[in-house]
Amino acid sequence: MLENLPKNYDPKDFEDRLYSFWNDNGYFTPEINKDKRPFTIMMPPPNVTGSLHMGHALNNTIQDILIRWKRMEGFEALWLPGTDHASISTEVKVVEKLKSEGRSKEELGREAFIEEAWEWTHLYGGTIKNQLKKLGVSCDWSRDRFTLDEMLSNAVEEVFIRLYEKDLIYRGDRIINWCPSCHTAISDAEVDHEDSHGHIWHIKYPIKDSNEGIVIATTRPETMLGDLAVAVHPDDERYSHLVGQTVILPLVGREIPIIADSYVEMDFGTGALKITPSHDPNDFEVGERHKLGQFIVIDEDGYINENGGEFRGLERFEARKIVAEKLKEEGFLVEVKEHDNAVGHCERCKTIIEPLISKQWFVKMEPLAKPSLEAYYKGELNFVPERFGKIYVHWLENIKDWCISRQLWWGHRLPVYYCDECHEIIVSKEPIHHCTKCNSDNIRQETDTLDTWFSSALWPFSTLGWPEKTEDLEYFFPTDVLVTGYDIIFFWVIRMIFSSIEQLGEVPFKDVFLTGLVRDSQGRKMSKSLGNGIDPLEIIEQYGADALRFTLVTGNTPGNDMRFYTERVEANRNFANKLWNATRFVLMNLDEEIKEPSIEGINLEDEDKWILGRLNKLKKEVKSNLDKYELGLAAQKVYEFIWEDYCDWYIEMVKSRLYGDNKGLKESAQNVLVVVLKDTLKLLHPFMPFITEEIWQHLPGINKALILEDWPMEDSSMDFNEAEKSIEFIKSAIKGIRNARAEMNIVPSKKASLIFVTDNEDIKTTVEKGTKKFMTLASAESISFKNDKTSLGDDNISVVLEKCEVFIPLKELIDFDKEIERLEKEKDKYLDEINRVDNKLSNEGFISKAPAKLVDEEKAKKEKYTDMLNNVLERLESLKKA
RNA sequence: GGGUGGUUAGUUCAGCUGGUAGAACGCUACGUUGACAUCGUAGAGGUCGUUGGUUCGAGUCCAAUAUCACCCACCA
Repeated sequence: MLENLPKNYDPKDFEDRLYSFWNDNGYFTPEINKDKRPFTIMMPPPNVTGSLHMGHALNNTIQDILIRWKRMEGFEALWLPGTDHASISTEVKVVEKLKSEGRSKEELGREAFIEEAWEWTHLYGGTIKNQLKKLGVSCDWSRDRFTLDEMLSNAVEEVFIRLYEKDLIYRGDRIINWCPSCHTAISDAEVDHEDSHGHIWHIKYPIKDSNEGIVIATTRPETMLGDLAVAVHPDDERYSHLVGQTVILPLVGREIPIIADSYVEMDFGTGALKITPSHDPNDFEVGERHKLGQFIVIDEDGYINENGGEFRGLERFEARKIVAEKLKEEGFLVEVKEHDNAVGHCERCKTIIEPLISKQWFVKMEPLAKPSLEAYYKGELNFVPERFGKIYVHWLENIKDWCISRQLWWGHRLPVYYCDECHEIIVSKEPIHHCTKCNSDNIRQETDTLDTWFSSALWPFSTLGWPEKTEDLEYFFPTDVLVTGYDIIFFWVIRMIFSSIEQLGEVPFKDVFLTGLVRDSQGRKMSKSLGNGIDPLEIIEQYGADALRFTLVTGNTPGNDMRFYTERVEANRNFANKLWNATRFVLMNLDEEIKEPSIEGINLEDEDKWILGRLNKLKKEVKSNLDKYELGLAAQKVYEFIWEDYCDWYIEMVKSRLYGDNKGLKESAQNVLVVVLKDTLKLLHPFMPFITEEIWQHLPGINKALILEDWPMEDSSMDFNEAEKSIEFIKSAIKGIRNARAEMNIVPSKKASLIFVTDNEDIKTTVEKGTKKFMTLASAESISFKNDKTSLGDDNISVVLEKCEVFIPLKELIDFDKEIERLEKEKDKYLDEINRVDNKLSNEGFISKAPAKLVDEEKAKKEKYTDMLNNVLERLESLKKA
């Protein structure tokens, strides 16, 4: 066994091997077993052509921890992986690729373009899956899904048709966000608003048959070409006499009315607002109210169209400049001011959005939002952390209809057919060749595809075969928890919830665990353009997946952003190395005849009971933390247990037994060492799956893989209070002795005689039992006892403990000043403590209102510290006399 | 204009239901004892952004304020 564990931990030796071992044996694939409970997580599908970044690494690590833990707890744990076709972003990439080859989407035509996109998908798709495997994700690859799979596409069409038939999907001419670069409509959620420096122009519109004019304010003078009215507030006395009159639009000469509408803010700008229904969402609504009609002046490429008269053909920002200049020349421009406002940008390509009137498909949101809100209020949804619930509510309460049609080719084509004879609209999964109404064969299919989030919204059930009543769907749905970044609550989380409620009548998951963003060490968002992204694969290559996983899950808290420090990965790699070497130690000192290590029928020493008690407490706490999604706290506790309790203390305390010649003591130590290590590996496994599995398989008495083991449960028979107390006393005595010796610059290797001065029998017994420990851990040469210290001379170091004092005689001349200095420090420490306790105890309110237990504790502390202080004072007095 | 989060050791962050402030990294001193120098032992370092309030007691609850970050939003 031992020869298989090299001296240094090198994850590259086994991570890939173990991943294949698990995966090839089908350990990631659950069975449909009605006698066991399922636990399901749907992996947020990464973009099929994407590559792994730290955000993926973070949320997949969290999912893997949860799924491995639940699997060990005995659930049939399904973690379903997959990828997303990511319509717009993939299409943009393929278009770019074509462009670099001197080709274009248009010249290729739809079918050939989709071929190209599939090729691209096959070429770059799947790399992210291999990258995920490096991380150790235990997801069920036999159920791997892709949003454009036949099964999932079927679900998409089914939902579309159902919603259409319920009048929850409609088609209409509405003002939408148009990206002139991607050449498609996008939804509100896909628009990023960024503050930008700009100007506000005050323009005077002359009033017909009058010398008067009305001054309007605008940030987009070029849109005046499409003005259909000037609006003022109904209560605005400055303008009330003008309402109903006509204005002559400068430059173009068109006549438009002055209307009153309460949308106008009287105290902003001039209080008069130009209305351009075709190019501004608010103006659109005003236009609807006043039946102004439409007048489109900007086309889908962002150029002024034929309605723009002499400005026709100008690019929109060029037009802005020229229109403004022209207005100035002709004397209509009153003033130009600096002005900041939020401008909408395409989330994908950063182009400034152009609001346009366009015929698009929409999902009617209000009827869908309502049940989603109710589900939340009924407590069917639980956000971790809770505060995201508010964001969910706010969005749903202010929701607008969802524009789902995209003028793209890569994606799910709408199952919609138009009859050009009778203008019937037919929705159908099957291709339609004859109109169902007039039987004409003058039929064409809608060319638009669906928003990529339309298919992702169905992910929790489309992946399980819905609308078919599959066994998978029956058993694994609804899922248990969704783990994703808070940045896609609006895009994805909410849409999954309302889709699931609408189609299946229940929420798709109960818990929503939201992770923060992983930032660079300076707190900046990692991005390609900044070039500050840290590649998870490089980190894995250098430090191993376990170290990366541990880093991502500790030291941060759900929903909060974290900074990524390579130094932390290094520290966690060191932790893995520590565990590795602790195991080597255990195996090195394990007798061959111990085949099935166990603590059954074994005489446990105090230190054994102590470590078993600590382990038991750890099991309890880890379980409690995991139940509350406090993964970082759980991981931290396992870390501390291994490094401090197990390595620094237990192993050190047990060495004298292992090296000694008492066979019984030796064997019991060997058994306890292995038993504790095994349970610890189980507890650590979800966090560090590779190293724990590797070590596990080198231990004796193993009959199955760690990944399949049972989760260790708390056992109250493993609490040993007395033993714990004695070991804690011994620990504090050893620390005190080491401390004093270090302060006095006594070389650690130099052995010392220890004289314990105490009249407390329990302490005497404890110390006697712990003699070996003092020998090895406190470099003791001998141990003796005295009932009082009167006979002891001055050339000693004195270590004050509770109910006990330890004297260390010095062979050389003691540096009295230094010892006095050290004891003075001790004295101050106890004085501070006593002072603090006194303050509390002399507080009438504390005595009467604090719990009695607490008051007693404080009284006991006072007694203890006073006692210790007195010892220090006596010692000081004695030294000062000498 | 609304809303949320952060502000705790030199740095990055934990700190669950209020009861003597923790970790990691870094730093200082010492140490090649037969698991580990990817290590060990000991140590230094914090009036928990500010001001009030509730309480016997507040990093922890409440209010205000400063500052940074983010999200939402139709003031042209």
